[in-house]
Amino acid sequence: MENDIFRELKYLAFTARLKRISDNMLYNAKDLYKELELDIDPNWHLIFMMFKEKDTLTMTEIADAFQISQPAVIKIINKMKQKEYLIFTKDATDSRKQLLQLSAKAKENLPKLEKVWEAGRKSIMEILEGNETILEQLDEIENQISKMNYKQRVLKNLQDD
Amino acid sequence: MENDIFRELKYLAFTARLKRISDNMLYNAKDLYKELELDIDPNWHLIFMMFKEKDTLTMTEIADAFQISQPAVIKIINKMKQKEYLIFTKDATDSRKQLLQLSAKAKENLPKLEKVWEAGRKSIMEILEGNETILEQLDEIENQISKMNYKQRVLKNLQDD
DNA sequence: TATATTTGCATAACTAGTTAAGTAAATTAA
DNA sequence: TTAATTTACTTAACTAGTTATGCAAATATA
Repeated sequence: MENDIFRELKYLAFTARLKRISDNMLYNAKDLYKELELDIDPNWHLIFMMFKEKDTLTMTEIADAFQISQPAVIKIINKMKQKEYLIFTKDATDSRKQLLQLSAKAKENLPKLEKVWEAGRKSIMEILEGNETILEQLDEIENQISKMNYKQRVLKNLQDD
Repeated sequence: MENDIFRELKYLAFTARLKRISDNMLYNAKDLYKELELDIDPNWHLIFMMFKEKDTLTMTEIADAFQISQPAVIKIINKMKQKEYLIFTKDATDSRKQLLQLSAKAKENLPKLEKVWEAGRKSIMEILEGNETILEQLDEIENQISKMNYKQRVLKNLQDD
């Protein structure tokens, strides 16, 4: 590990390091669910969390909240439907909309799933121990990117020569 | 942005936030290279950096340094070869090994590419301004994960109930 | 009220990673 | 010195995201 090129490169490898960590956590989570014989995907817990606050959601609401593309949401949601965790109904007043709700199966499984997610939350707390300010730093970073994104900044910095 | 579920969820959404940021940067970088009409991929600059220290590399050396899988390295390297940025030769003493070297085309293009990477480095510095300690925090986080990974921690925390 | 624009969802093709499984060469051990 | 193991690379199938494009319904506008 001492000879880790990512650490040497500092700023230049920042994105690659975020990717390396998030990929590692993602594949760990997939592996975990497999071992626990749970037929769910790692990103579903965020969807479940949204349903805690509102029992009916649309694709667009989820895409907005997660800031991912609509096609990405459609894939996640269709898989949840296929595995019978969600029910789709057409909106009576706007037939373009798919109204999404948790199924009975989802609600039945919720207590078991919440135990796993709580253990996950604790695990992240352990991993971040002593470095909790990273969460506020991520806020700040996303804030900076929303003001001017990476591409725009590079183009600006190229001109400044 | 005030209503961002990821920020509310704190620890539970940590991984998703890392992914969101790194994906955003990745697609920005791809878009940037396209606009600048450079036929290179965002992750190539790390490979080029490795060639600064050693002019001949193998697939395995790259996989170890980046901590990504061999198949991932093969894909990156084959594309660099296909675009004529790399030359492959078989190791004379160990015919399993592919020796990789930068091509003449790569060396010619290097000054132009390095300008872009330097502007990229500056851009990351801007984005991280005031939050530079995130780099050490990422070190610490990777260190924690290497001691006990996410999956192992969740399994442990599930037992502790 | 006909037309133009916007919104919500869907599909296709692509990308950068993964795991699983396999082959051939090199090395180690009986 | 044969057999077993390890190493270096490869291929196939999968995953979770992206952009580009399209369509139909709803809304705004002339």
